[in-house]
Amino acid sequence: MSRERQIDDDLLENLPLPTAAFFVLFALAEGEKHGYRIMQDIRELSGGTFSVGPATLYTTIKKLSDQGFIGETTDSGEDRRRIYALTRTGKRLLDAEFRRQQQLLDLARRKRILRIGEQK
Amino acid sequence: MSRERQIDDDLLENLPLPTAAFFVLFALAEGEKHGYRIMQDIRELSGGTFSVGPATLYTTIKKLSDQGFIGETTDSGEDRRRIYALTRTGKRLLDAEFRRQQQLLDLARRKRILRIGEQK
DNA sequence: CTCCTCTATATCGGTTTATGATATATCCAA
DNA sequence: TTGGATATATCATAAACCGATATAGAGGAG
Repeated sequence: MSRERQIDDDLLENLPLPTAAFFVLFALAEGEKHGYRIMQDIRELSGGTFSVGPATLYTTIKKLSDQGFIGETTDSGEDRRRIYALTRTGKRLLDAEFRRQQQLLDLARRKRILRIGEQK
Repeated sequence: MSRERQIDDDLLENLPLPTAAFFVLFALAEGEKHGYRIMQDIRELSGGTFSVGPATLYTTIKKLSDQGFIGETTDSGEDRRRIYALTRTGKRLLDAEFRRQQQLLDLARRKRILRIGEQK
């Protein structure tokens, strides 16, 4: 349990996630995907209000991959596509980011700054 | 109402907010404050996990001020402090950002990606 | 067959955002 | 009187973001 704590503390240093990184992890949380698909799904996830272009996408993928938060599936093989998936740590990171965001929203409600969604 | 819509559409282009801008607006939503106080309160709001230094703070304040999302209170007078407050538009912007975040969290729950806080 | 669009990955050049360090000055308490 | 907290500000640099462009395969329209 203190080991779990330690890992979470390490993750905490990566929060708040950069927007692009957050969305890439979010998209991959639905299942493994290739880059172009991630790009499309981010547009959909955000309701069309947000999108990443190839420059942001592939540099973000590179970084997340180097950090060990996502990994390329080994079975890619013949295809020109490169399939990515969340690692265990990547899942935890995304979860920590979600919790961080929710805590802030809850705080905003307690402070009466945000007045929507107060139904217990 | 279509006028309200239009204004919201303008605000939408500013989302997602940069992290520092989000926290400055959040801090000011509690009431008018001077820069240094905003800095302290951001640390507190984030539970100590996030903080902005003077460089980020004052450049962010400058930008938000130029954009008309915050304003300097005219009555500052003698003091060396410069007091800032949210403008009407600034309030709306923060609210739009909160709603954007909450919608994503709700979506994550519907997709069973996020499994906390599901109590209706 | 050729052209166009979509898929798919990648990088270049430049802007925006973030940050540690430093500077300046006031205030107060040890 | 010195040292820490308050308070604002900028410099130089790094991280994040993004439009444009490049390359290439795949599929359909004319």
